[in-house]
Amino acid sequence: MARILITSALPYINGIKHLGNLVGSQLPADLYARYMRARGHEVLFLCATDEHGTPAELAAAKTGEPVADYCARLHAEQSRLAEGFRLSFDKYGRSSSPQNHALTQHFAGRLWEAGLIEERTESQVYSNADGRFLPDRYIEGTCPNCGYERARGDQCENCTKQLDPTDLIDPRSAISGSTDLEVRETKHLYLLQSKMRGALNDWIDGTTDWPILTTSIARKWLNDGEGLQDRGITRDLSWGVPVRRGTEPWPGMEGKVFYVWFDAPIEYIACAAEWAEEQGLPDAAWERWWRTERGADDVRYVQFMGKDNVPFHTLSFPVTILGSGEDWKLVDYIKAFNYLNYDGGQFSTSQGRGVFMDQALEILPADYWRWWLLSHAPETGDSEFTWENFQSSVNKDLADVLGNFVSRVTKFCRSKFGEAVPEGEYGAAEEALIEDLARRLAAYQGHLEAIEVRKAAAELRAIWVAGNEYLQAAAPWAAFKEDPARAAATIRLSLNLIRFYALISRPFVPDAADIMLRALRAPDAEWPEDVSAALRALPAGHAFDVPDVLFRKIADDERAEWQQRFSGDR
RNA sequence: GGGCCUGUAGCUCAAUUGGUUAGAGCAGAGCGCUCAUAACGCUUUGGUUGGGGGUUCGAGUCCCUCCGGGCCUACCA
Repeated sequence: MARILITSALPYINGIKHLGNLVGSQLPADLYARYMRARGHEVLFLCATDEHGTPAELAAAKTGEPVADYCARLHAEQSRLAEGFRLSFDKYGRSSSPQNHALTQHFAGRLWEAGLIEERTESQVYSNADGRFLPDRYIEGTCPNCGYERARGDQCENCTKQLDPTDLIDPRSAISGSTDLEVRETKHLYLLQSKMRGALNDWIDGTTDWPILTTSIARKWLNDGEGLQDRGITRDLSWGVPVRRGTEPWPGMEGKVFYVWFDAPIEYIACAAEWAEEQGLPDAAWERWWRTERGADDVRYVQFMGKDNVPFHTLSFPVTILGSGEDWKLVDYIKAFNYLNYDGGQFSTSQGRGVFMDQALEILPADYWRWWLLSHAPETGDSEFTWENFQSSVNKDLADVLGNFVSRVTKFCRSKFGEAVPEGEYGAAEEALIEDLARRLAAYQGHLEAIEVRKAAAELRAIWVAGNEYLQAAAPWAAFKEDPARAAATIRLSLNLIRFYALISRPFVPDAADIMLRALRAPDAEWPEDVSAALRALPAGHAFDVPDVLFRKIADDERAEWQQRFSGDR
């Protein structure tokens, strides 16, 4: 039995996430966590809301709430939706937790002692009307290059030229529109990532099986231009982790907080501490996952994220971990995903374009979305959600291939043999099927272990299809007339097959799997290590219930209505 | 501008890393079955692998070039 630490990228707090966010990290991470648990491994699966930064402050200001209240409310909302999608986190934490405050300050202190943090004084734009420093992209003005009037301080969207905020003509605050701006000096801490460049390079070069998407992004940042740049890790904000050196004050940094990208990955660790506290466990319980000298050397740590998060997970966070000089666990495998597009364009939070997590669950149960999203996960390139594709996948894969199999078998049995598993000896057809399933199961397991999500889904579907092929060839409805014993054997195997399907499908469609197991009155849910034994688990005479329709079909007019409803302006 | 990824059947995707005749699912066509959610099974149509050039005994795969799509480019997270 192995120990596997799994983290999903932290969703940002300012609103409800769309299906693209979901499929980019949390959902595949859940698939992997569920599978690994099912195989008997010890899993700690963590996620949390990422709550600091300017956007959170602005979102709170917009609703008129104190930012702490706003974050608490949205954390509760995201938690509820995570449960709705059956995301099986051991802990869904918060980057604003006391544990993360302490740990973030601890790392900063260690990095300072190691000479990896430097104080730098720089000039930034301050807005008197807003009473705050403005990040570059929150300053708007006329582009000196092309004359576009709504250019942002970091880049002009019109001519794509990169800008400095002081380049802008007639600059104004993007928050209030105020032109009462001034350039002020302010002191910030920089993480000297450049000093760790060699170590990071070696580390990345030492990985052999990481996705190209992950390593190519890391290499680009390591080698682009003058190489890896140092990064400012503090901000002039009120909401965040106050800057301290461990437990000591940091002279000259009063009133400043750590940059959200410094404290967010540290929350992966702090979240484990939150988990331990919630479980009433001592610190040793989480440290054995994170401190290599306390057991974490045996842990395999896998991170899931969208491609936009890769630089922070391959570079900044490892600098924090390695630079601390302490024995923290470093990630073993990074699975990165591309983007999911929506019906010919991008999902857009601001325009309300696409389907958001809350809306998805209002329309259909979690399993429908889980299946479609996972079987179309954007692994090799960006992928696209269309309603036609969603409808056809759900109707065909879930309703026809899997759901209908359960119906036809249980209903046939009820009408011919009653609601209990019939007697019957397995013959050549059954043995051939078992052999085929064993081969396919091995392939399915291989794909899941390699986190090849789409390939795993395709193989699972093929396993469902194999049941229909077998049943069609065995034709118990015909055999029943001349050779009822043969028909009984076919049905006995088919009922066992439903149980088998429930067990192996559970990581993808947990609710349907539970319904199937409940209907079969088969509460034990051990992974079918031995296919032949698994298909004999339900003995003759074992009573079962005919379940309701497992998956309903999506009708054309519904699909058309949803297509219209989610086209924009939520 | 620079870098990376990508382009394969009407649609969504594969192709053991250069090796027989490029494969699946959906959609389409035909046949079978009647247990089942008008479900299932079998057979089948469909491709100059974006265009052009090159390397090689052999290219979807490697190189060059052009065209299209996407992402990143470090103070949004």
